[in-house]
This record gives sequence, structure tokens and C-alpha cells, in this order.
Amino acid sequence: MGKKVSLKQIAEAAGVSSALVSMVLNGKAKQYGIGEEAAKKVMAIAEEMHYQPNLMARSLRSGHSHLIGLIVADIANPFFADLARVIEKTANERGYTVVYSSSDESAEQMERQMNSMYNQGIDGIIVVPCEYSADAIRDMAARNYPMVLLDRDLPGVDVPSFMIDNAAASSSMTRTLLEKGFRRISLISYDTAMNHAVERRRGYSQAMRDAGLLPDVHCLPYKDFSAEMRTIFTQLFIEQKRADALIFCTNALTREGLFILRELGLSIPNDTAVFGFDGGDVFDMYDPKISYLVQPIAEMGSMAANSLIDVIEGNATAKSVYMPSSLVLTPSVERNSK
Amino acid sequence: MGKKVSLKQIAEAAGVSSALVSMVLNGKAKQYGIGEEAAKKVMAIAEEMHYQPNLMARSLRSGHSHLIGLIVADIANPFFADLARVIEKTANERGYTVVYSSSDESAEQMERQMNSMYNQGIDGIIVVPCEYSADAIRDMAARNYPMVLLDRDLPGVDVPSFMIDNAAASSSMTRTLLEKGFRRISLISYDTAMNHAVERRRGYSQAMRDAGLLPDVHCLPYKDFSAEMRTIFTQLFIEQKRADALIFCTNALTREGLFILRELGLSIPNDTAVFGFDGGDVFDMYDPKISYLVQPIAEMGSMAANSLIDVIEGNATAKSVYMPSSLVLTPSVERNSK
DNA sequence: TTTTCTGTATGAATCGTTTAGAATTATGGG
DNA sequence: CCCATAATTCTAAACGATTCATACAGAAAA
Repeated sequence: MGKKVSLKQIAEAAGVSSALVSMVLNGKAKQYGIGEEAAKKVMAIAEEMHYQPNLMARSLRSGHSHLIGLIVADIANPFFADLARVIEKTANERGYTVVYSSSDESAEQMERQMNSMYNQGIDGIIVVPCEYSADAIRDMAARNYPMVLLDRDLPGVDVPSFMIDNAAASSSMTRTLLEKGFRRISLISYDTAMNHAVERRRGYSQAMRDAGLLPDVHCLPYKDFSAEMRTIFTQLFIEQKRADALIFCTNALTREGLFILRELGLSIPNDTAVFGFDGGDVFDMYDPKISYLVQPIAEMGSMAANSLIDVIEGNATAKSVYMPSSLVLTPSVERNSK
Repeated sequence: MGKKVSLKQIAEAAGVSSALVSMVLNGKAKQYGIGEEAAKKVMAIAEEMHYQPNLMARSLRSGHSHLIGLIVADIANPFFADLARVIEKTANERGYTVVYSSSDESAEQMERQMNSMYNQGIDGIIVVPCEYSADAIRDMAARNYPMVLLDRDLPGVDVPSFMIDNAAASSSMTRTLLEKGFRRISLISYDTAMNHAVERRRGYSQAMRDAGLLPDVHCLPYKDFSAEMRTIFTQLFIEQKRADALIFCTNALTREGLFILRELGLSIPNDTAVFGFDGGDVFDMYDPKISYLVQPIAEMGSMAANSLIDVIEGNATAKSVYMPSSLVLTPSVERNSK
């Protein structure tokens, strides 16, 4: 790779010191009282030689890189991809560049990635924490590394997070189904102790009990949950007619659920209503359109990015915020749509 | 942010020079003939002080960062998200970290991003070029910046690219439809001079002409093509019954097309067959499932990453490769599925 | 004793910037 | 003509890691 033009080369070409060149090119000519003439000359030569600063050297010296990191579970999940786009936009507006990475829900991988970002000189990170990652997060926080959490929180870990109130959200979804006349509502969740999942289960269970009904929660493994889901649906709808509505706790679960329901020849909403967390093309396109809870992706992303940058720049100390969520209702939760 | 532990601090703590510490921690103790005792002590202290190298300083000195950049059109598009995941995996296996960015199909933005990566000290980049970006790409290539193109190429620009043979692909899609008995096949494309789009149109037109039929190509704008597509479909299927099959040139077009066909009350494949470029959840979930052309994402991504890294490490000089594509056929292209 | 070698360890330069403080030059007043 | 003051510009020391050339023991050979 061809060598880049350095300050020193410009300095030589202009017959001045590299310090002066640095000052001029950083727009600090006034501040340092540099002569018009010299400044003009330096700028002309820099232009002509196509000078571009070496950001690594600059960061090394200045102590900040204007880079922020984003670690999500899976960048190929549309929910996170959309978040990433928003964060990138917000960060760019404030002069920062975003570097992202997918943790694949692995705490180990996440720890490596956080460390790598830290060592890379990235100014701070936005993290969607995964299971068992509390220790790693705490360690990073203990080093005073600027950090905010997104979409999920870690109870007992003192790092600000930006997310919806998951219990309230699932409770509201449940009540909506109840109001529409569904009584045998089952919740499909993951077998995880992550707080956002726990809260979603809790909100649902609470709402069911408040209505005098028994909660029915099913927890599936993270990977390869397809077979198990098929078994569950067979029980719920075919063998025992035990349910008339389903709430799915993530878009991946909803997606797989729809495939399996179709496979089993079950129709929505006649055999079962369907309500999911987070939207997606698939759900808008499905016939009938699927109802889902919408998280305020734009607000969550920009608030997380802005808060992180505020912390990095020492303007403020970030505080956790619960963002408002909303429901998109479709025929998939209408009782007598027949 | 708390200061990190530096080599010098370890050197002081161990009562040796920082040179020695560097050598030991890089596993070059043998090579430089360092005493067992000193090496042990340094390693112990480094461990104890939780030393982590400052990668920026290392890169500045060594001239390479072990970072590669990836610029795609839109990371929220599942096709690119999947590519990104594969590239990340391949790069990690070879000790590199990937930094990505979305160009939004804007040449200007892309140029800024390429420059930023170049200045960041990123060792090389994988780019999905967009319209009007040829000059910017040529400039970067002229600087000898390691670079490969992905998914699309730029005729007249001498940078290796990894992509399918788009003309052959669309020609094969067209022939498949012809064999199944469709005669009035229309192609829905973008209004762009990008080579991959041109090739897709060409392959289709060629196949039509070979069958003695007139090609019918419709080019839509990149953004907000919805209204125009509705108008076209109304003409094609309602006012004039002029078509019995559609080939969509990208997954975004297919997706929107499905929405509009449904809105217009047209059924697949009775009113029109549907064949798209690139898959997605939506298409597998649609009823009927939608046929599409599959690009070898895993091979394309890993080959691009590996080639780029080979160039960076001076092992080889990359050469363009046409990857094989395949078709997923479903009832959406079956004539008498009624 | 002097010379040569071996095994270890170090100093100093380097990558490209930034910036505090010193140095130079110019200006003008006395 | 000297000196204070201001107006410019420069020197040099960082930032943290790498690596070549060199230093300095002490042991072995002469």
C-alpha cells in the first residue's frame, strides 16, 4: 500500500514546522496567532498533496478516536439491523463513526469483542447484553469504560440501559387479547434467565392471574427450537385444544411459529390468535397480517447513541430510560373474523 | 476513562526495559535470547496488572491494523446482513476484525466512508459499489489500497470482484418460466446503469428474443417506487392483461411487488407467476411460497474476505470470480396450480 | 593477561500527530 | 540603538509499542 502524505512532508514542502501545519489544518490558526500568509500556503500545499490525517496517530496522541462500538446479538436480525442504522445515523451527526459486531448471544464472544474494542481505542460502546455476560459488563464498567446497554438490562449491574418496560408491554398484549375474548392464552418464550425475557413472562403471568386465569408459559432453547415448538403446538391445539391464542416473545419465535402453524394446518385467528414482539416484513405480508408490539427503535437507538456520546465527552452522566412501546393490531387477534 | 496499563509500567514494575517486555509478551523471548527468569517475571506481572496492548499504538508502529472494512448498500437488507455475517466469520478466523458501514446507494457517502476507513488505518476494504462510484473506487485503487468488489462490478475499473453471472442468472430464470409455459413475462428492474442491473435486463431480454418474444422491461426509481409499480401492475394485469409472469430484479422489488399484487387482488400464480432475485423470510412464508434465485452468499463472502486478506498480506493478487447461482422453484411459477 | 565469544538486556529511533512552552522575528517607543 | 511587547513560528516531548544496533557482563580461548 502506497505511503500516505504526512504532516512532515507538507511541512518540508512549505518550509515550515510540522507543528504549524498541524495547527493550520486543524483550524487553530487564529488561536495560535499564525500569519495569514503561512496559513494560506500550508492549506494550498496540503490540498495539492492530497493530505489526509492519519487518524490512528491522532487518536493515539489525543486519547480519543471518535469511534463508538455497537455489539448486538445478531446484525442479521432486522430488529438489530434497524437499530444499527439509527445509531449509525445519530453517531455520524455528532461526528462519530460506528463499529459493529454480533455476539451471537455468546457471553464469551461478547467479552472478546468488548475487549477488542477497548484495546482498539474505541471511545465507548453500546451493548445488547446476552445471558451470562453480567460479569464481563461489570468488568468493563469498572474500568470506567463509557458504556450503555440497549434493549435489555442486567439487574444488579450499574450501567444505564435504554429499553421498553417489558413487563408492561407483555401485560398490555395479554390484556388486549383478554379484552377481545381470548381466554386460553399461551406464551412462547426462551429458556433464559435474561431479565427482558423474565419480565415478559412476568407481565403476561400477572395479567392472566389478574383475570383469574392460569398462565401457560413455554420456554424453548435458543437454537433449534423448531421441533420442540412443533410438539408444543400439537399438544396445545390438536391433542388437547388447550389454547386459543399465542404470544411470541421475539420475532424469531413468531417467525418460526408461523411456519409451524401453517405446517400443522392451523389457521389464524380461528384456531389461534397470534401476537408477537417486534415487527418485520414477514408479519406485514402474512395473511392475515400479524399483530405485534412495536418498540420505538428510532428513539431507543438515538437516545442510546446520544447518551453514550454525552458520557464520552463528559457532558453528562447517562441514566436508564424506559421507552414507550405501542401495539399494531390486525385481524390476527380478532375473535370472530370468520 | 481510566488509563490503561502500558508496557512502560510493566517494565518499571519488573525492573527491566520496555523493549524486553514487548519481546516477551509477543512470544519472541526465544528469538531475542531472553533469560527464562526475566521472561517468567514479566509474564507474571503483565498478567497481574491485566495488561492489554494498545492496538492503535501497535498499528501505528507496525503499519497494519488487522482490520478490514466492508461497505454495503444497506446492512438492514437481509442479503447484505447475511454477507456481513459470513465475512465477519471468515475474517475472524484469519485474525482480522471487520468494520462495516452502509452507503445507502450514495456514491458521495460511499466515498466518505472509504476515505474514513483508509485514514482510520484499516488494512483493506470489501465494497459493494453503487451507482456513480466508479471514480471514487478508481481513486482508492490508484493509491494501491487493497480492495475487492462484492455482488457488483464496475466495467472499466480494474478491481477484482466476486459476484454471480447476472445475465446468465436472469436468462435462466426467464427460460425456466418459458419452459413452464409463460409467454408474457415482464421484468421489473431499477432505473440504473449499474452493471449488475444492466446484465440482469440483458439476460432476460436475450432469453425472450431467443424464444421469439418481445422483452418488456420496467425500470423504477430507487426510492419511492411504490406508486409507479402500482400503476404498472394495473396496466399489465387489469387494464390490458398484458403479462402472465413477473421477474423482480431485487428482493426489495419483489417484496414491494407482493404487497401491491395483493392490494390489487391479483393471485399468484393464476394472475401472474412471480420470480425474484434473492430470498428472504417473506418469500418462504408467502402463500404460495415465492420462487427465487439464490446467490452463494457463504462462498461469495468468504472468498471475498479471503482474497482481500491475501492481498493485504501480499500472498497473492486477487482475481475476479463469477460464482454459481441456483434457483429455488415453488408453486409461484407453476402454470396450472389451480 | 588479553582477546573473543555467548548470553542477556537496553537505548534510542520510529510510526504521525498534538501542544505547551521556548525562541525567533518584527514593531515601535524611548 | 536598545529594549519591551507583540506577532509569529519552532523545538521537543509526549502518546504506546516495536525492533535494530549496541552494551555489558562473565566465561572460554589464546
